[in-house]
Amino acid sequence: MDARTLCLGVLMLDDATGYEIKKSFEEGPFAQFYHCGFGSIYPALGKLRAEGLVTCTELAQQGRPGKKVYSITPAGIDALKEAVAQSPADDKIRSETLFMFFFADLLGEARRRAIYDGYLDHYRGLLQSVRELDNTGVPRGRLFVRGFGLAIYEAVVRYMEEHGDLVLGGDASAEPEPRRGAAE
Amino acid sequence: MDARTLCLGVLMLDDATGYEIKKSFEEGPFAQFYHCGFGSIYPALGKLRAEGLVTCTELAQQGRPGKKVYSITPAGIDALKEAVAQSPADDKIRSETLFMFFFADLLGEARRRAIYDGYLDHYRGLLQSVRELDNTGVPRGRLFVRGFGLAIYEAVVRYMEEHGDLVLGGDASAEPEPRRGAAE
DNA sequence: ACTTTTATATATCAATATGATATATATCAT
DNA sequence: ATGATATATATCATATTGATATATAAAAGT
Repeated sequence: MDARTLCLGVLMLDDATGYEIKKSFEEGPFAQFYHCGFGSIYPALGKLRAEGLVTCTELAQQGRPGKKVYSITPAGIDALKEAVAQSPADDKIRSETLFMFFFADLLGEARRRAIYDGYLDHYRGLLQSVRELDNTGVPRGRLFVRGFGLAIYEAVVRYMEEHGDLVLGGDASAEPEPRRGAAE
Repeated sequence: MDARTLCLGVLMLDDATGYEIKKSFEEGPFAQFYHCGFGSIYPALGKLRAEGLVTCTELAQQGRPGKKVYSITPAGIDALKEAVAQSPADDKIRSETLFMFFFADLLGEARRRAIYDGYLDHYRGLLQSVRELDNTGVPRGRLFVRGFGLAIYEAVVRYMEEHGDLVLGGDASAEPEPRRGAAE
């Protein structure tokens, strides 16, 4: 899934500037399952415009750089329909925190606790923000995705609360687990 | 977190070829929370070797291209320790499937069901493969990560089984939810 | 018997994405 | 006043992705 399709998705909900599209991937409805930065968004909007899939209205502002408000066109809606009908790729997750917990035995106790606390706080915050959303009038597909995120966040918080001892104890390794490689 | 650190992590468990490192991110213990392809792994191994963080032993094989078996060095272990002590970046998730479900109202009923079934089957398979793992002698940090993955997979399967109706029903949109933009 | 697919194994490459940085200004809090 | 945060666009070096090329063996299908 490329940045062009992602931008079309955001613009399907409402007209937006590049800045606002970025916010959709940081705080908005897409933040739960995708990420996209300026370096992808601005080139994507340029291509979409050249392809006639979006239009752009430039609004001059006092002092600030002019807003460029993008709108999806009927051709853009068709392109989005086509894109979402493709076979989806497998989910891709990148969690530096889980990588660190995997190697918890290389870390000091204080560091393990700091990472644990930060991670748990982060997911508690995400959980709360989804719980505070108003679901009235939201289409079923979006409700499904919203509930999906909620279920994941709840599972993360519950698991961390119940099993934190595995990474917080004074000795992170149950057994030394020697390497099998040439180093022996 | 760059590919060099990821390769060091895999080599911390055991010596491996580039091919085997890739498998770690597809089926092995890292598959749950990270992904890394050949295009990242081979250049990373080259750099690690030049930096003295890994060594390489070439084993000629009958017919097939020679295996290059990499081992982490003491300097490599230090570099890994330093890397896992850094502040972790936020988790990044890319789910094309959830993007599609978000726009379920743009899809036909058969297509929605096909995507739903494929996704649920995929997570049931992941769940089963983690459940079949033997946990005896596994260090606590790795148990934590393994259990974390298990908790997520269980939450996904349970949520999908209980709320599939939101994307499987004949009419995917509760209300039409008109766009607010310039198209009106 | 023949063909296709899967698995082992390395490697490169074009296209894309990431993360940081630069530029400007307004607003809000200290 | 000073600094931090928010709005807004844009670029750039570096890193990643996904596909492709090269070889061979083994397994599975026809």
